Amino acid sequence: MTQRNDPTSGASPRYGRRPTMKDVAHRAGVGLKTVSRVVNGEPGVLPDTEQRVREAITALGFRRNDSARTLRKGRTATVGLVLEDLADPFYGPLSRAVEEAARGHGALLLAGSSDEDPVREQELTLALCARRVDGLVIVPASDDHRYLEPEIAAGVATVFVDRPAGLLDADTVLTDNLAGAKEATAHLIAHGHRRIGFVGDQPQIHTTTERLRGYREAMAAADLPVRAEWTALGTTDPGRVEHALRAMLAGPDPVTALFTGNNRVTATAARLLAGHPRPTALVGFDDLELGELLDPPLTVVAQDAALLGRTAAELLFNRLAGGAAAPRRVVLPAGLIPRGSGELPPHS
Amino acid sequence: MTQRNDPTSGASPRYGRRPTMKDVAHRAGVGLKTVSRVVNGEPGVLPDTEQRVREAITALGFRRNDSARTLRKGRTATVGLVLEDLADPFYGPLSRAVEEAARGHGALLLAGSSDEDPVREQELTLALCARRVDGLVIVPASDDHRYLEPEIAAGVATVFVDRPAGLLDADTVLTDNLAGAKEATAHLIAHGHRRIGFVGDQPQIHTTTERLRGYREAMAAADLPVRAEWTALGTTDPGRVEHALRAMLAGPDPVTALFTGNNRVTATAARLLAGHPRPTALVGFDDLELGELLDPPLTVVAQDAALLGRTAAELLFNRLAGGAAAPRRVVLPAGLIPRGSGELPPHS
DNA sequence: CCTCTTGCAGACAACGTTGTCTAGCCGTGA
DNA sequence: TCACGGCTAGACAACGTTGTCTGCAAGAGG
Repeated sequence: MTQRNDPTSGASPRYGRRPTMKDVAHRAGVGLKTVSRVVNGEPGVLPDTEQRVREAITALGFRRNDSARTLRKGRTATVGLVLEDLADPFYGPLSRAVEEAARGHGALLLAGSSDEDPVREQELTLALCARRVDGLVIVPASDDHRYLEPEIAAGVATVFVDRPAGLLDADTVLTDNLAGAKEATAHLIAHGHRRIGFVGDQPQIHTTTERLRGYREAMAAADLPVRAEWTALGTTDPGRVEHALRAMLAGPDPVTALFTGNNRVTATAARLLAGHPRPTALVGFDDLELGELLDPPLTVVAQDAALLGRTAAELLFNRLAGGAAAPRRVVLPAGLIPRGSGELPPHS
Repeated sequence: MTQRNDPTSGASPRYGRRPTMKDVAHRAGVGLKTVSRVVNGEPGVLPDTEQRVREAITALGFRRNDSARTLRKGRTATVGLVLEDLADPFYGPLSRAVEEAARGHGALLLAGSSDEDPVREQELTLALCARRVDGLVIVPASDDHRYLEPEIAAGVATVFVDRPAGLLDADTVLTDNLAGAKEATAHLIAHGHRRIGFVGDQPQIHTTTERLRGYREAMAAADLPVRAEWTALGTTDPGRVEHALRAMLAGPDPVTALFTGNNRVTATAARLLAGHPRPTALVGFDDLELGELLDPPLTVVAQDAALLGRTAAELLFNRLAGGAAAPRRVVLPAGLIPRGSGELPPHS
């Protein structure tokens, strides 16, 4: 005896099979379409009839199957979100902002982490497309997004956040990483530092290279050389970062200040410097909770992750509503928040 | 001229209408079912037929519509996640753990925030049910989940995390908040404190009351009275928390130590105490990033949010696979991490 | 030569909903 | 009395996929 076709159970709700509009219609003694009308609040149903239908609905525990609805209507009221890591606190406010915007438009959020892996990004994104999300918000991990062309052509509103799309012209929301990194580096220079290290995330990440460029330009603008051993890029694995930091802080000519390229690196650097004998100035990209309570208080270049998400969602829903304008690119500012850790004087 | 039925465009891909298996079949000169077989890697297709189908697929930019598939198969390969706030760093690792488990089973994650609002929780959860998620992971905000009975009866695997379900017997994963809170309070008592304040989240939240209970029991076990003005429950809004804290720290008989009931409250307390003239001991429930770098280093009762999520997902997929065993309840430990802020001696 | 088996492929219904179209009923006005 | 319009309600097809069943051709065995 299968669960789904138990002939003994009649019209009452059977375990494992959900009641459908047909069941409700049968029980209420009305037509299928009338149930649909009641469920969707459409006019043209007498109060009486509606009452009977509602009773049948609650009696059976009916709930509309939105998969079927979706199939029929062509819109899923779902937004896909692809980012690096759901667990990274930086993306929390971003996700939440996208979620809020989605909710405002009656949509839900399908989210996933790429783990900075291009293959995983593509698999995930295409899985979202297969589910026919109405729109996509992507923090890209790959540098070639041509695989999305058919999807975009088919009407999937797509917005890239935090990093630009690769080989594709699409709506994009970025932070001004270059300016932020320049400001951070200039801040350290202004406080007398000449040997400044930069420890960043992996080099294929756009934000990493922009921040590195900002660092380099600020150094160049102050006529300061940048030695090869002063820059280290790689994963944000604490072990890797610690190793890189120790290398810069050791030797006869150690750096006297550090500019760290994202929140993970900054956290590791703060931990290491706290136990380091020589006071070393530090400016981080991205703010950290409680950063202002460290000793010295942490100076950072802060971006507004929630605003990033909100703006992306705005572009997305604009596109869904408006049609096919030219892709837009929005650049949001990042601002230095001087708190002290960037103002330590260079040690000899 | 409508977009969807443009008669001039024939079988080539039209903007806004996605190619279907039918289109692919037509173009490849095969039957519909053959395309289905190729797409799903089913056997029984000759290599060159398959080749023709694959060519048609790439030429048209076909991607299977999983909504339709879902409708036909009855499983959506989707897990719903309802929590308090996607932006709260506490839930980041939890979400990620659920996502990972889902991915391991080929499922995606539909996530949303309840904002601690029972109505919103219910709306969100039922919206997920309408989309026919295979399972639900819920951090409940309400105390009555009977509205989920029909869903669970219909086969939606449901797991409650961090807090128990209300008026419903279901799989649950909890932290041992009582023991954790006792340990925290006892730690403060052991370091000489007699007037200890508890500042917690809203009183309708299970974790809040359990932690409050732990605090009370530890105080009672040490024969210490608990004055009404030493406990304050409410939203985690920093203004509210600061107000409550100031009240406890003022007056002729201020508390000499604080036990804060969750990460948000602890962060606010740490900020306030940093600027407070009188050193005051602090133990927080939930760890905070960089807490070990504060001055004094932050002592906390830590729970493993990722483990919470992983365990919940495990229960969920067990239930999906296994069938209808009795609901299970798993309680995970919370452990004190003494770092210093709980060892400050009481000031007179 | 006929039958049987095997492998490939298509026709068709079904999943649960919504849009369109039509039928019946009532009351109104010529 | 008849035609007509407005209102309620149902029949039916369609959304895009998959499961079942059947058909055809080629090869094996008698």
